[in-house]
Amino acid sequence: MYVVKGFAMIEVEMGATTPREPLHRDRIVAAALELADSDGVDALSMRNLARRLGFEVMSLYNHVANKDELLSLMVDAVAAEIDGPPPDAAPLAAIRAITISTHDVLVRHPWAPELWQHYLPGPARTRHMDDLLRLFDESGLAPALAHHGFHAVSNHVLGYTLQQLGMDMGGDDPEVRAREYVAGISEVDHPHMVAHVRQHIDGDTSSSFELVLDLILDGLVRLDAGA
Amino acid sequence: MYVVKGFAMIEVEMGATTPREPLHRDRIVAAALELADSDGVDALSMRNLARRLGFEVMSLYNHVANKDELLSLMVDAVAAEIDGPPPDAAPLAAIRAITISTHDVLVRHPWAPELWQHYLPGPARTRHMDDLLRLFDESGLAPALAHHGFHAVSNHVLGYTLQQLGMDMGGDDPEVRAREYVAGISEVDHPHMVAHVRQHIDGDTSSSFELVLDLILDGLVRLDAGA
DNA sequence: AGGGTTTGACGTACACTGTACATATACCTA
DNA sequence: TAGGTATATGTACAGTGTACGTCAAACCCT
Repeated sequence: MYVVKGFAMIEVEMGATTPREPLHRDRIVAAALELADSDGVDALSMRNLARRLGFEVMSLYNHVANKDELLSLMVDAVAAEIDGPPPDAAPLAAIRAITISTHDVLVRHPWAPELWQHYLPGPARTRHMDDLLRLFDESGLAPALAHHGFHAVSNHVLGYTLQQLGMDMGGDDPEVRAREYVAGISEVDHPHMVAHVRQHIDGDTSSSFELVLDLILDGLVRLDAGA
Repeated sequence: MYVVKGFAMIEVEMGATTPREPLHRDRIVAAALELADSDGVDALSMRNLARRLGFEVMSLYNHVANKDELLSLMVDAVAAEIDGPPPDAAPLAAIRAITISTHDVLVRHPWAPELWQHYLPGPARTRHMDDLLRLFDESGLAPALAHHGFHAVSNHVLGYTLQQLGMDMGGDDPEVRAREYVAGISEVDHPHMVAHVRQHIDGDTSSSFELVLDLILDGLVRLDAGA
């Protein structure tokens, strides 16, 4: 199969030619997502991406201003995967659901949390944030508390996911990394650290994501009631 | 001033030569910190760093395995700036103080939060984490709650700081960026988002860092008491 | 139908990155 | 004095993002 230059044809079967699917923004972003998901964001170079799509590098620049814009579009594509608020749920319950979905999505795209704050929100993330803010407004919390609550919840998702994924980053098995780490530090100097990592390795402490989320949400209501 | 090749001399004043300070790990890391603080972590290239130090690129590699190790050392140097626990404070108060100090330090080095989770903790960060874990152990909270509390607090610092610095990232004035962003979205589609950003621009909502921190800490003791 | 304009793909080229490798010199020890 | 070790330097290479110019195809308007 070869490419007729300048005409975007590929030869198929016995000489018959069909126009190959043209390059478009969405296809580029989708391919970039796949590549980042499977090989890591470090493996996402413009050349790499172009090769995977079957085009030359500079062709990408007809649809994307530069790599930064591409990354920004990728982040928004991830944001688009987040569930909207469940139709008939109380505001705080909806916030809870949205937040858990956000966490799920971010874990599916482990490269995304690092870039989450790096770019201005695109349409999908703007939509998502607006939903969340609306729910806080409708929650009955005092306006200032709603404002802080929005940040508290946002911080929690981002911070927790980054922390959770940080261990996976090295490429190796996270448990192996944890063991190597704990083997490299002195148990007499840092007994609590060693014990804590051992707990993680043994897996006898479940995920604290939802627990802390509820801690924050309950704390907000309680603060509001006390005021 | 010129460099006598292979002899590490610099000419000063009238031909007198003094041996220039030799290159050492700590000097390299310190210079890298300065460079990243002033010009951003993107401007930190090995060539750039070497030039600033007055050496050639490859000389750095006699003291640092590769750029990744350098970045990891930089993160730990930042961790070393965090205050230890105040000598005679109750555990939870000490946790509060440490956490606020962590936030201060991270803000001083805006490039650091992005790398915070990227590398295994070095000695300073290990020390810091061990302190924090010890304080949670001594806090009287149930072990499982202490475990979760440690993560909740860690997530909060990281998430909040990232969020706070995200706006500054673009290099431009964050207020200008915020205005541009809000000008680019539809107020009828996203009224809550627009209102929220306006609140930030007008600065009439104070930092929620300590508020949410207390929310978490208070929530932990309350959960513990209820159990 | 024909000519002008616009579009998208391609190729070349450049500055810059991290770093492997070889060399050269200084210092220390036997 | 000889030899090994540590450090600084120089050269070189593969890979990066992307500016710029070329060119054929597609579209549009007479």
